[in-house]
Amino acid sequence: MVRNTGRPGYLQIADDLRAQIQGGSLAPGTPLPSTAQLADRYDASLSVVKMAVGILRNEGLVIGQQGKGVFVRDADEERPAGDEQADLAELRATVRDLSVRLAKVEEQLATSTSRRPGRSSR
Amino acid sequence: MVRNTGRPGYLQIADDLRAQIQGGSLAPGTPLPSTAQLADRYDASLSVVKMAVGILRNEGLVIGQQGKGVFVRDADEERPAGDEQADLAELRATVRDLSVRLAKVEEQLATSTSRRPGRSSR
DNA sequence: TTCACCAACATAGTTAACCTAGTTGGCTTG
DNA sequence: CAAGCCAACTAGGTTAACTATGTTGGTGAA
Repeated sequence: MVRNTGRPGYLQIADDLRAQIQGGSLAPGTPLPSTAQLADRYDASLSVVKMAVGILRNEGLVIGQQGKGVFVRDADEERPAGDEQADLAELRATVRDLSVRLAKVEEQLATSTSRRPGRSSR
Repeated sequence: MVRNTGRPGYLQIADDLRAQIQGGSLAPGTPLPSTAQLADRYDASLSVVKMAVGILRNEGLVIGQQGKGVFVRDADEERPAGDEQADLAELRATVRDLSVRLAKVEEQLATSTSRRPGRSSR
């Protein structure tokens, strides 16, 4: 599949999947083919497929659920239309605040559970 | 460097570099340390550093020149006006990460305070 | 029936290795 | 001296292997 145009394979696959998503060929809520299937379909290695899916994941077009699959997100929640410019700053501030608070809780929890071995092996 | 907070190393490095760029510590036009230097500084493998740089590259914060280095782009010129796609992607990734981390913390708290650390095996 | 276990499959993260290709600076050779 | 070669850097792309972890369905025992 991945044609030999200077464009890297993982970008070609990401482009193709993105086009399918935005073109409606892959509807929201539906899972992408598995990594192995995509690798087979595009005649690429698992690594490049994982890189391509990682890009879409980073773009928010798609959300991966470990053990289940990678699902197309709803177009509305994935791409808020209109002027979100004003909300961006507030969102960023909120996220920053949450990050700091969560990090503190995590550290507290880590130090308090380090003595007693809770939930380590399987 | 990359602390064991559950957040993947390549995201931690990307976050750190992004913060340095947006904080002015890495001025536009200046090159990032080389891949090898970053790997050494963050005590990470070359692969995760390359993934981290790839994210910033994808976000348009940085541009790589083969054979020379990876350079910080000018924050104003780098992005066509109105293209907050990268901002949104970044925010979404952060929120997703926060959700996962919070869920883990919540479960740790639940299992350590109510039950014995057996953690419902399924 | 119900529970526990297990095998198969899924995403996710990490590492190492190899290759291509551009850049730079020094050294050799004409 | 000047041209060209070459070694040592750089980023970028690809692959393979391994680990961790979550999901699901089947199987067998209580």
